[in-house]
Amino acid sequence: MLQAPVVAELVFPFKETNTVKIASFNINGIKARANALMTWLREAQPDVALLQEIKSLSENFPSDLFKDLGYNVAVNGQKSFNGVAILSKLPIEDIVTRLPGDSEDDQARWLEVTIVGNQAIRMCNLYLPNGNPTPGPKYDYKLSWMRRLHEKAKQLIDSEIPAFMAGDYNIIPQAEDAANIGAWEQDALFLPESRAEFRKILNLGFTDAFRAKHNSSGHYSFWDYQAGAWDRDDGIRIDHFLLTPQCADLLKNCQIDKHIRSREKPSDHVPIWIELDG
DNA sequence: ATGACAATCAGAGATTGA
Repeated sequence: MLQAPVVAELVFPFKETNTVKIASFNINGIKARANALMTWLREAQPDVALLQEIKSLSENFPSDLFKDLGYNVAVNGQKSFNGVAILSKLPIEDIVTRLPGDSEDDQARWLEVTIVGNQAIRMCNLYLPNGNPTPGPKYDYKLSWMRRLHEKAKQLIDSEIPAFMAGDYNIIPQAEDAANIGAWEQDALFLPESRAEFRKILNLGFTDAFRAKHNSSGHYSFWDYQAGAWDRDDGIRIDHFLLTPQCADLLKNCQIDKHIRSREKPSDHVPIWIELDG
């Protein structure tokens, strides 16, 4: 009698489909959004969730809620504002909490980790400064932050590894990424200088995952709470996944979970997610 | 030009966001 090969009995810690689902979600406050976030995690079942604007000290982030759902947790928080976190069903390694280039910058906007599934993927979770009002110190901070991001992006490209930088970029890349672009022409999210810095990063060789999979206009990731923006579908696409070539080669899918915006007590952003091979 | 709306910290209303 032939025996089954031993390899067939190995149990792998990832899904049978051999894809990894990674989502990015600006939750606009973990205290106000914990329940909605749990509901979405149970439904969407991301392997990794990159969260922005947790608006919480790291020690006050309710990590146990997510550990109970099977997630490892890494947090880079601060009091009241900003703050990023990563939930991962796969092991989290080599955590970095600062974007290089300015030792004086103490705003919690960066969380970089390695997630090891079939292969290691370097994942950078970012919350890029809004920059309004313009001109002024907040806009200067946004542009200098983007120049630091460009330096980091160059290093990722040079590393030739599967990696991405994802999160709330606070950048409307093109006119077709807004329902009413005229309202944004003087805004830090769409000013030519902002978009030029974004293009400089793309031009290093990054792929905008959403645009790799969708050509049409009318896809948004943010709708303002004010003036009935959601009811009028007056949105903008400002949450992005930028993939290195080695990561873009793994891209299977990219979608925006638009329906989340119509729920009770929603964030003003909705999740965007990718699926990668392996 | 302003506010509209929401979250946080604090315990009222200012600050921040986009």
